[in-house]
Amino acid sequence: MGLREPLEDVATCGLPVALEAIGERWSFLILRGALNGLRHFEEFQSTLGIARNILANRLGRLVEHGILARTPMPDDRRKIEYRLTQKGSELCPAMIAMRTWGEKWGAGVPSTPILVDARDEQPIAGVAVLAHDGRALQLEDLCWKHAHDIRPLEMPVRDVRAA
Amino acid sequence: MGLREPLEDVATCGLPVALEAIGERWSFLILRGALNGLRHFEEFQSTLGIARNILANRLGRLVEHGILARTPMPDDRRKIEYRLTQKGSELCPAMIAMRTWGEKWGAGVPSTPILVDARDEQPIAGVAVLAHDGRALQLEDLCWKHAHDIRPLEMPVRDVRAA
DNA sequence: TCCCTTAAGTTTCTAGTTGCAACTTAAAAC
DNA sequence: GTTTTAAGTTGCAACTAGAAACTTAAGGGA
Repeated sequence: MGLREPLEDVATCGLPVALEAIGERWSFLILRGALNGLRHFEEFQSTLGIARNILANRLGRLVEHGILARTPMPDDRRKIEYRLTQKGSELCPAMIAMRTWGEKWGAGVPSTPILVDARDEQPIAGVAVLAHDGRALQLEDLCWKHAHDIRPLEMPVRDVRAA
Repeated sequence: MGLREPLEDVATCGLPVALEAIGERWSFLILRGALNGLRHFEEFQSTLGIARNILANRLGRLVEHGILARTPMPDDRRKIEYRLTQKGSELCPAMIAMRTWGEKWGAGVPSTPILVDARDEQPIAGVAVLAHDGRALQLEDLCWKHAHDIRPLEMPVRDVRAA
């Protein structure tokens, strides 16, 4: 809304795209609510304590971005169901990463409930960056590289760039 | 849908803590800049195109939260160096998760620079939630559990978030 | 030394955003 | 056909972001 400078223009990377979609105040918490089973306007409103106009605005925005799907319930047309789309669900790792960070560094946050592995009901270890072969990478194992400097791994190493 | 948290606990979690620290406009992009090697006020300002007063405010806030460290350079006391702390660096997975999502769902965003594994210089695969034994978990493998309902497996499993 | 430049902020003022509370609308219930 | 409920709107005060000019303090140079 309004004529704010679009965040996309600031840098070329996926982060501004993500922030454009969910970077506004409340959007993340609405998303978390959706992940935890909230489906209707009044549920979000009373659970999060968000103002109604802001909630309407954010829900609309998330729907516009394809993160939530908006469907009137067949049995009661007044009720609107907001559900996470696939696109929305895939924000889950980002959310868990933020939450995990907040739990670790926040002062005395009671981490209940805890996110556990459904198979053995043990707490998750956290969120990690994975290499192309599936290894978990530490921050020290990472570096930035410009796209044109990256050589495909499984291809014959041949420099096709002009000599 | 395995991932459903009891509604009464929606407000108590690390996510609001994280949002308090880095949920404001620009904070995430400043952090990304820091990760990409920006160190000084003018660098952030010219690279991001952020207004100076807002930048000053956000840098101050990030310093207050212990995410950035503020140090005047010894050789030129005018120059202030902003560096990620350990706490700040650990936001990296969250940032990468958001960025990866934005790259996947944004309209053909050419991300540069690209995050690569330092060992083989190949692009990372993405971000995943890890089980206590290091397996990467899918969203369907996750569920919520109250702390007091969790049985230690053999030895009490150390929670990395509390470490 | 005095003046010029640079780095990192402040200040000012305008425009846009958030939040509360009251109001509307449309579908269901009684 | 009046009331209730769900999902919004509207109006208005308080707050926050943004652009540009201004300040402060440290370095440099003649």
